[in-house]
Amino acid sequence: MLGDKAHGVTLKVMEYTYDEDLEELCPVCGDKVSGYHYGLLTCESCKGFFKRTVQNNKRYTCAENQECKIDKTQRKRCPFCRFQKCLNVGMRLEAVRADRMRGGRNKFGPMYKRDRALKQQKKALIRSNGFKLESAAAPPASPLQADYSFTGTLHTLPAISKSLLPSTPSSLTPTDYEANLYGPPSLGMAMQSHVPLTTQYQYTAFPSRAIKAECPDYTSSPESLTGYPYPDMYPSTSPQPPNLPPLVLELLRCDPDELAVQNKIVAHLQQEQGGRARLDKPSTFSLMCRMADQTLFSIVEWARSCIFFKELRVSNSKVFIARARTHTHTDGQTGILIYYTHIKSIRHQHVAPDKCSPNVISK
DNA sequence: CGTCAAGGCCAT
DNA sequence: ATGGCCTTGACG
Repeated sequence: MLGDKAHGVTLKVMEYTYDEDLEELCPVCGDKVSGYHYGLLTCESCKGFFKRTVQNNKRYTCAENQECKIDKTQRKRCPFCRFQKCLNVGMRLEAVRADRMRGGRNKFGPMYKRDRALKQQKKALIRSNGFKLESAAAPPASPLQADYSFTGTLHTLPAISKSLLPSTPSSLTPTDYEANLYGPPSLGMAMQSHVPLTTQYQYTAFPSRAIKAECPDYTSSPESLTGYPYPDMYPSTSPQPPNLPPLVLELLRCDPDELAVQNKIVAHLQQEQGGRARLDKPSTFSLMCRMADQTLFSIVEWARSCIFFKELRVSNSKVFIARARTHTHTDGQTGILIYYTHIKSIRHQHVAPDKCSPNVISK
């Protein structure tokens, strides 16, 4: 069970240290990763677990409250919650092959490659600047990777109701995955969907997209994948990273993992659509708004993990979050773009430290 | 031909 | 059922 039952606005974060982050831990259980598996870096055991679950169409039930804590020592205790977490962190059902063909490469290859390159550049940048957390005076427990379990996030964003989550892993057949093999790998592609949403797939919300090309969008810019632009802080042309000031490095370090954020947004959208689709058929505009919602959540998470946010007066922070919530959840379709733009500007101002002021957020 | 992310095998 | 190790095979 997740112990954090606080009603406050605190983000639940993994207790990763900086070095552990460099070593890469499985986002599901925290074990050592063995490579990219089904969409992201995971450990060998979670890879196998995910494969078995999907291939064999396994159904699990949770003996507790469907919010069991999943870590290396307890991951075997509740397969239901483990699989939920697999999905929540962004493991892709579509990457499990219906035909069980071995070897080769799938459409995720370019995504893995790009993610690896981003990680390496980020690492090199930070290392070359001698930015080591353990040597700094500041406490080393700075949150680096958000816990992407929705049970954690729900404390922060209660309007993302748990009812949107599937109550039980069901309707999983290789055929279903196959049908969705070319589903939306990015928000950009998701927005192209003209197909009426159905409830064929519990976990895949954008069924029947018949894109047979080998996923051209993976070569597109990060913006199309995450819904908001990442500042181009890692110029690939210069092998020697620029000598960035510590402030920028701190921001860099707080920058969320792109692939994880992307997978999280997509997974959440898919789950939400899977739950809603049987009730209605959302319009394209509605879909866009929901994607904007998810993007906003990610930006808010980022903003709140940012060092500047922690310096804000509490009242200002609360106002900011309250506004974001209000506009996202009760009036999302009209207010979301305003706040999205607003927060985007905050993000950019943070990246330019000379322009940064805590007042920006509280405006 | 090396890489590496798929699926498979099998001891536990 | 789990998870560590092996085999496969498209891709660069």
